[in-house]
Amino acid sequence: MGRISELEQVKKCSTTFVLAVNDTLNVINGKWKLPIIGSLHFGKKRFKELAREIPKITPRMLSKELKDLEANGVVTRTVHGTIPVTVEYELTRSGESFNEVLDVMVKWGLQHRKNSMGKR
Amino acid sequence: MGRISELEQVKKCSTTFVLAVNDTLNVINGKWKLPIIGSLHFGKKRFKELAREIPKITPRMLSKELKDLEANGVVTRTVHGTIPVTVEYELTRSGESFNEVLDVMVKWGLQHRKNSMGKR
DNA sequence: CCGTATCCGCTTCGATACTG
DNA sequence: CAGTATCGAAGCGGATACGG
Repeated sequence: MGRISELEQVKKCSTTFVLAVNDTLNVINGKWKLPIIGSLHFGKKRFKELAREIPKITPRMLSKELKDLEANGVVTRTVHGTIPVTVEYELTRSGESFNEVLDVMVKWGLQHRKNSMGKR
Repeated sequence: MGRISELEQVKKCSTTFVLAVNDTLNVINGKWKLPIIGSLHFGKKRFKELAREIPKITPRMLSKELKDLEANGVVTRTVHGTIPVTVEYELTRSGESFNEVLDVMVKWGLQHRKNSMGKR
């Protein structure tokens, strides 16, 4: 394999990785996405249920964040009856597997606290 | 173990985890922290070197983000000579181990793209 | 070389009130 | 019930210029 194609390989790899990380960051972005995902991890929820379970969130924010998450393929939105309307939100498979990311974040955070013991 | 202490256990656990996740999020926050960490992963760097390697970053932002990272115990800052002043930034042990988090983020992002194939 | 200071636009988010 | 509309405060981040 020549030098140029090695470089091309590296470049391709880098941009792919950057894109992948960005996808992950998009799921994390904003104040409320993690709480929402956490809440949905216990099963599908209605709009109002989420609003009740997540302290201090306003309908405006809940609506916006749910739209983002849906656009990012992390939750699905299904409309049910008509009187009155009920809507259910549920994690996709990707959404469910997101706890793997969270686990590692928790793990790093805990280890980091140990490392920083007594240093500040 | 009674019900109340179980609840207390869960609560304690939750808040600890939330704190740990927040620590991790603080390392990710802002436009430039990940690029900086990525750059420092190849070894210690001077201020100007970082500025050169990270496209489009301004001194203001580089300075601010480095301060944040230092305050969070992810990088160390050491001042050297005097004529002219040189400053070196280096990852702490926590900073080095942060690639474990990044790896999982890449992994989830890639898997997520596979899952979303043809669905949008 | 290594930053800091100032100004300023843009986005984010909360509060509140309102619609289908 | 499930959202939307509007307003305003706060803060992030860019551009530029200057200080130790």
